[in-house]
Formats: sequence, structure tokens, C-alpha cells
Amino acid sequence: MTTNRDITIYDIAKALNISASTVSRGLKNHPHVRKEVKQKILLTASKMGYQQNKFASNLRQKHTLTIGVVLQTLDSYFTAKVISGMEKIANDAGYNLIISQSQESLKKESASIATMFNTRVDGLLVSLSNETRDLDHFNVLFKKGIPVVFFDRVMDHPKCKCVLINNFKAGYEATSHLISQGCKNIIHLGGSQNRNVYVDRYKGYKHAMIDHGLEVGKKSLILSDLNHTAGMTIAHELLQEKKLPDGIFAGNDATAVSIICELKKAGVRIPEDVCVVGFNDDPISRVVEPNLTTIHYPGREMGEMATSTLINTLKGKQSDLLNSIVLNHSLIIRESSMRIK
Amino acid sequence: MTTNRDITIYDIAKALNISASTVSRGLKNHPHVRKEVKQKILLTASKMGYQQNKFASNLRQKHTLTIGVVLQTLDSYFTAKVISGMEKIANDAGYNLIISQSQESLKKESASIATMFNTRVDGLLVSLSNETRDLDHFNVLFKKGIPVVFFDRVMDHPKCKCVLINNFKAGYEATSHLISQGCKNIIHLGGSQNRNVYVDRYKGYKHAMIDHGLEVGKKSLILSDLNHTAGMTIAHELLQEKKLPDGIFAGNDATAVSIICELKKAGVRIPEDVCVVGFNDDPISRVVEPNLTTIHYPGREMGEMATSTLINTLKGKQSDLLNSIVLNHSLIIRESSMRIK
DNA sequence: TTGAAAGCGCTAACAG
DNA sequence: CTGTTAGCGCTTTCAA
Repeated sequence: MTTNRDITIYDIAKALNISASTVSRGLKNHPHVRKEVKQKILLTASKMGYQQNKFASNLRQKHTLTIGVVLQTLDSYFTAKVISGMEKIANDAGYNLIISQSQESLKKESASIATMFNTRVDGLLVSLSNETRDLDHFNVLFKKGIPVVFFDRVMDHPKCKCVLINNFKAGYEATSHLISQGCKNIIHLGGSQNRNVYVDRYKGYKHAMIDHGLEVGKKSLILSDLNHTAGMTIAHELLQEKKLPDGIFAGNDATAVSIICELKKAGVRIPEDVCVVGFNDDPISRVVEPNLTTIHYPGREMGEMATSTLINTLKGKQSDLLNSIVLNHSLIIRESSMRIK
Repeated sequence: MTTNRDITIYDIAKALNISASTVSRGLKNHPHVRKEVKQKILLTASKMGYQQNKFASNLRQKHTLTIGVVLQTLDSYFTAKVISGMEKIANDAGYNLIISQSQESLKKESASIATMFNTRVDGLLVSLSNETRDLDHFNVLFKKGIPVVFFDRVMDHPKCKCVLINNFKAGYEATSHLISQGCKNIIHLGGSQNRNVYVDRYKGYKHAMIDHGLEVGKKSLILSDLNHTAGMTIAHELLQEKKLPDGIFAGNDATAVSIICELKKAGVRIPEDVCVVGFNDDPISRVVEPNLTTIHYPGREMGEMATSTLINTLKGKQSDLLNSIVLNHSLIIRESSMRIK
């Protein structure tokens, strides 16, 4: 009742008095099988409750229909959206996803890559950890020709394709918006400067400032882990200064929200005294008061695009000329930065 | 440079002038191999860059070291935490996770189960969709003896173990708290009554009301999908009535927060006019103003427990007598329900 | 303690 | 269009 042997192509071959190879062909719709035979095969297969043994098949075909995903952490709204998109595309194409978290540690990232390699994933979808400075730990994969697609936190590599947004432009727009609201003394809250996303957002900020004739002082960039705690600490530090900035462009929403809460507690008015802009369009941005102006950032689509790019590469349908896919972002203006109505 | 053939146990057998079976034994630390030989095998294996071919191994051994996860949706803070916990335990034990989303649809849930079955997962971790009324679609698994562990949204079945919290008690506590703050006309916002989590929370609410001599009117239970939109709709409906309830116990935080925002827009004071309690301790509960009183609910631990229970079952280390594991929750009291300081 | 050999279930080259 | 055959890489009896 428990482990009655699985039925194989031989069983159905015997039942039909044909050879196993014909069954194998029929099952995968090979052109060299008569229609009637194919029909019969399909029919008895389902009648007998046949299910293909993927291990035998993989053993022969040397591919696994498995895609590995390595990212910093699962427990954020953005990454959840990304995975959700990946899962959809992958499943539709018959691939399975296996997921691993680097927790922003290079060591864990390397370990995950190694595990994925050993599991013989067909390809990899990666968003780099904050600690990662080079791609040496990917060499095992590159040597074997296993394709890697980076998403969001990317790094240039001749063998890799990327899916991302234009962080420079987004940073530029966020900052320009603050300037348009009359802010002059704007600071930027940045993340790990190993990562394109944070480097580019900062660059965008800087260029916007310069283009509008504003000064970028020494203290204008504050680096942190960009989480709730970091936001609190930074808020307290700012409150120590003689003069508060009149605009804050934060590298993500968590930090922006945390700062808003702390400043409000200290009696600072948002946006009258300080305008704040975040990044990500997390659900909290719509709940904090005042609602947070932020950059919307298509997580699900990013996951979908990265996955279909990888799958196309796997199937040889992707041009090697493709370097990166840039998705559209948008500035969502809400009360936290609206001085002028 | 790309596809130089993988090295196999035969390669290392040849190199050492011993048989492949000995190598196989040595690699997995079989007792019937001389120590020195074992050493040599391990050494040359790593020197030659050997990696085991799991497909060949699985084909023989008939297990896959893969665990399937089926849940409603990935893009919520709670499920992200759960997955995060699962991923940790599974990886540590050498298992891989494959994940699929039911999107609250029975059809998709059934399809996921079927796919998982075909992928021959060793076991399954499942949180049931809102539409699911029975476990018929799990029969293929049960027949084959593939173990299933339910987490959070569970259903009783002689072959399945569950990991969950005491939703009845949590609902009872949440409601009692509202009563202790002077609320008398309390309503409950419930979810799908196919699901234990929502049924039990409602029961807890009802018992608390009755135990405190309060009436549970016909309109005291409002059923919905418990999302942002549902919260808005419900808020507007409530505002149409002549009299607002003085307490709301919502089945989750998203709905509670959405209601708070809408009521506030209409000039209702929280908690003076209406006290609100949510469920889940989502990040938004700490951002909404006033901060939301809610039930904290250990997602990561739930994922960890479910996974280790499954793995122990797989290894035959789990008593069949185990029925369910109940984790502790806690009531987090914040401003949204604090009338008495 | 080791080796020979069979076979897990499937695919594909080759022959017909 | 169909069948024969060999083998993917590993594990595991059985015999030595």
C-alpha cells in the first residue's frame, strides 16, 4: 500500500507490445512516431499512472531543470515580490527554483554558490551581497559554462547579463524633486559602496545637486546598513547638530521611515522643516505619516525578466550581445516631501 | 574549456588502482574500508575536484533530498520569515527547498502538489489556501507514503503533523484586552472560514465576549479577504451605520491598518472612539499612527520547526505519536488600543 | 576488507 | 517509423 513500485516506460511498452524507445519518443512528442501509436502511449501512460523519473532523465541528459537563486535575504517586501515573479516564470517553463540567502555576507554567498554548483543547477539568478567586491567565487560556474544572470545588485562581467533599474536616474530625480520643493541643504543616506545600487543612487544625488548649483558638503553622505536601527541612530546624530538638513534622500524606505518617526518625536515637522524621500515603495511608505515620497521599483517584473533571460540563455535563444535590461522606475510623490501643492 | 567531462568515481578508482565500489564506500565513510585507503580516496577525490552526481545517486537510492513548500503567497512579511527559517534548517541538513504559491486558489494548490509529486520531493511543507476544504488532492502523496507537515494553516489528518499557534487563545486574549480597555461593542474582522486560523480567532473572540457577559450580535463578524482593499471597504461600510463599534479585532494587520487610516480620515479618533487590534506583528503595525496593538507570531521559528519535524520524519526519527507542535504567541499592546495607561 | 557485476529508468545513436 | 543496444554515474548484493 505504501511503496508499490513506480511504473516505468518498460511497463507501458510491455502493455502495448512495443519497445521502450518508442514509448520514450511518444511521451515527448517526437516526430518519428505514428499518431495512433502516440495516442495509445499517452492513453495507457495516464491510465497506468506513469510519471517520468527525472533522475534517470537528468542522468542521461545532463541538465536538471533547476535554477538557483542567491540573494541577500528573503524577508523584505521587495525580495518577496522578486521571488514571486521568478517562481511564476520558472514554473511555467518547467523549471524549479532553489533559493539561498547570503545575509549580506560574502562567506555565505560563496557557500551558496558552491552548494548550487554541487546541486548542478542549470543556471543562477543572483543579487550580490553588500560585502562582495569581486566575482572570483563565481569562477567554478563560469569555467563550466553555467550561466548567471544578476538582478538588482549587479556587477559587470563579460559572461553575465543583468536586470536592473537606472539607479543613477532615480537618485537624480529624487534629489531634483527635493530641490524643486525648495530644499537646499540635502543629505543622502547611502548603503554599501560596493554595490551599484547605492553607488549609483549617490551619484545621481550628487549630480542633481551640482547641476542645480548646490553644494555637496563633506557631511552630505552618511553610510549605514540602511535598516530600522541605522535610521534611528542617524536621526539622533542629526538632532545633535546645530542645524538640521532641510532635505533627506534615503537609500531605502525602512531608513526613511525610521528617520521620520524619530524626527517627529523630537518635534521636527515633516515636510515643513525637513523633506524626506525614500526608495523602494514598500508598504510602510503608504502608512507612515506623512506618507513617504519614494521611488517605485518593479520587483515582480525584475524577477520575471531575470528568469526569462536566464531560461532563454539556457535554451540558446538569447543573444550573447545582450548586456543588461533596464526596467522603468517612477518617482511617487507623497506628503513627506510636498511643500508646494 | 567549457564542458570538460565531470570526473567520476571511476576516474579516481583508476588513479588509485582500486575498484569503483571501494571508492564509493570510502566516500561515504562505509565501515568496511581500511582507514588508509579511505584517506587516500578522500584526498585524491578532492585533488581531482570530484563532485558526486546526485542524479545517479538519487536514481539508485530513490530519494531526492528535496523538500517542497506550498503556501498562499510569498509576498508578505510573515511568509518571507517562514521561508527564511525553512531555508536555514533545510540547507543545514543538506536538503533543498522548492517553493510554489497557491495564490489562495485550490486549483493552483492541487497543481502545485502534482508538480511536487512529479519532481519526487521527499516531503512537503504546506500552508493551505483559503479555498481548500478537504485533503483529497493530497492522496497521491499519502498513498506513496510521502510525509506532509502543515504549518500555520493546517487541517487534521491522521498522517500529517502540524506546526501552528493557538489561534483560539490569541483571539481570546486580543478580545479580552479590548474589553479591559472598556470596549463593549466589539466586532471581529474574519477571513475564510475554511481555515483554522480564522475560525479559531473568531471562536476566541466569541468566547471572550461571552465570558465577559458581552453580546455577540449578528453583525459582529465581518468576513473578507483581509487585505488592504477589504479594509477600506469595511471602514466605509462601518461609517454608514448609525453607530460605530468601540472596538475592532481584525484577523490581520493589513486590514487593521487600512481601517485605521480610513477611520482617521473620517475624523474618528483611535483609540478614544474606537480601539483596534490586529494580528501578525507586521512591520506596518509599528509605523501606523497610533501604533497598532497586535499578536506577535513567530514566523521564522514556525518555518524552522516545520522543517525539522519533516526532516526528522524523513529520517524515521520522529515519533508517529506527534500530532502537532504549538508555538507561543504574544499580545503586543501599543497605542491603538490603549485607553487606560 | 575488497572487487565484479547488475541494474536504477531513461535517452539516443544506429540500424533496419 | 520502430527496435536494439549501450550507457549516463552510482550503489549494492554477492562472492571471494
